[in-house]
Amino acid sequence: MYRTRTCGDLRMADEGLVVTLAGWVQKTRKMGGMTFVDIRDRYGITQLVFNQEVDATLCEKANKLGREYVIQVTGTVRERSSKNPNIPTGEIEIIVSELNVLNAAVTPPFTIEDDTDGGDDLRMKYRYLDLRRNAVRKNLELRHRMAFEVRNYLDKQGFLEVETPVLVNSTPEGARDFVVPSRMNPGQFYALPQSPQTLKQLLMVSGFDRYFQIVKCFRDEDLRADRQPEFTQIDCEMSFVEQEDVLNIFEGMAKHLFKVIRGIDIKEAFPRMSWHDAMKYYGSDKPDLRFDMKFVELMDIMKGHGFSVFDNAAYIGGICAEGAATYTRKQLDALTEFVKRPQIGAKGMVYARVEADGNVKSSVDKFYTQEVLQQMKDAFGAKPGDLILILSGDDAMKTRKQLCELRLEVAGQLGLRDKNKFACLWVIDFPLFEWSEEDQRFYAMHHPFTSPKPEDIPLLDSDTGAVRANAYDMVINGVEVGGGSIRIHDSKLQDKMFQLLGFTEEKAQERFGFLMNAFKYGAPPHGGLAYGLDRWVSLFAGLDSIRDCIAFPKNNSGRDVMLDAPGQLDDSQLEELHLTIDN
RNA sequence: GGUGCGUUAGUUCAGCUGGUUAGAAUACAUGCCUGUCACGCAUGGGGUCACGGGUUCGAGUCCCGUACGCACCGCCA
Repeated sequence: MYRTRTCGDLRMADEGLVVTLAGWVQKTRKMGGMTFVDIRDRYGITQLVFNQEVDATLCEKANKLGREYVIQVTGTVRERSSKNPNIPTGEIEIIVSELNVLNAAVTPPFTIEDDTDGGDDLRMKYRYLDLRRNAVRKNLELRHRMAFEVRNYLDKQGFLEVETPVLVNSTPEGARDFVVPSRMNPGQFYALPQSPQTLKQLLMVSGFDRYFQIVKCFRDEDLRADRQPEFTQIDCEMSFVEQEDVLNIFEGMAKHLFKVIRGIDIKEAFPRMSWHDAMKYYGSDKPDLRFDMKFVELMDIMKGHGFSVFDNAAYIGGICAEGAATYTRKQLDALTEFVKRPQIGAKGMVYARVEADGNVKSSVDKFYTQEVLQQMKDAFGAKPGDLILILSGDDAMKTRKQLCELRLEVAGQLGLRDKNKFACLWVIDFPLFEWSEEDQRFYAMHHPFTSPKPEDIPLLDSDTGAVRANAYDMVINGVEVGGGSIRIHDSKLQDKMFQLLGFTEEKAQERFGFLMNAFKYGAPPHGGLAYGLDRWVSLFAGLDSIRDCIAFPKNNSGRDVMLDAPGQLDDSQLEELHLTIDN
């Protein structure tokens, strides 16, 4: 037996026990005649003691141990004469009688400590060492507990976990596919699923009325801190449900996770906001509602007073930052620079302070009377000490997005984006279609199987862009943690959708014939939702990036720097796959 | 496809307006130290200043390009 206990569980109550531990050398402290060694496993750290006077040979052996050596020790648990209150095992230590080096180790490229000296790049290259660190290990433990609780909740609700294939067909819309050449079918390719969307709909046709799967999905698009090429979804689908049923089940799951994982008991229903309102008041389909700072539109008040920037604008809107009138000129200039960055693209920013006497002092005073500025102040409901920030532009949608960035930036500066505070929200009533200027055609905003709202079906031909979908996203703290829709189960309506999306009948049959044929054999009304597990975990762990809740993530360029993947194939492999590389 | 920032010791970084032998901390090694736990003290080794080109009497420092990393825009139904 390699060990009788772990390095994290010995306490005062175990005093006098003879135990065997195995683990890695965290650190050795040589004090002359005696040596302390911290031994670590994933459960914790325990102090080992070696004394020259008791056993000189053993002590000498301990002095030769290096960082990260794998050792096994046997000894007696004893109360420490000087205790360490910082670790759970800090009241005891092991008087070692036997030391066995199971494996030596070279010095790691960075220290295996909570506050490591390693940079991100190096940590990824030696990810197996990085995973020894508490900080990263805890994230994976959290991920495990969350996945476990998801299964627990869904099982109790009667959901069945069904695995769907990873080698499927390419889909014409949506993200780029990762593809896999088929050796047995020359010139043909599998695609890795962007989501098991159509497969889970087929499971509904099969009668599995409550399905879920914790499943890897793949999208070959550029990466971000919150986007990996392979990511994990909690994918769900239900039959004989309306939107309200789906929202209830998955709001319940969210509440369950908040309760058992974070100890937060959310009693009230999650607020709901239409996509239209989200865009109007927050300039985003995933507003962060940990703070208010709603947009106020100022076209009526601010236009026509001789300030040409505003007079020519298609949109003028602002936010009110409570108590931020103390912002210095330097801070305001920095904010102006922030919105003028090419990524945001505003031309400038107008600000106005509400002074102690209620007067408004703005950066465009020469164009506006105090009376107009007071009207503006009242539109925000601003109080003395508040700061009003205004953007304008000739494209209303773009300007709202810029104002959204400004809102988030200012809130961050004011400390309103607390990682331990959570604001959950359903965004509902998404548009069914999105117009692409570039391609001069409509695309499905969610996906082509999303059902229009029944009352909007008459608009499909007359006012296509105005049709709303039975689609919904869950947003927490400005992060889209999941989304879904009620699907089309009527093959005639599905035909109509494909037609509006510009598919010929042949193309639709070629790509989605399997689904449309299946629907002819009795498809139940159905709908579902997919949560992003990585985003949920990083939200609960308070991470800025989803990478640290994934054991082996890819870097910005989609590379695994540890495996050095992707790599090249041998000529023989290429030949088998009927591929040639075009240099 | 684009924008910004970065690349100097094993590691994290400093290095000003171009000018002696490129520094600090930490890690590592050696020695001392019997209650440390961020131990302490002393000594020591350790550098293709990412790569290529240019400007200059002289480049870690300025300019151009390339590669790589990070963040972001486009993209992500």
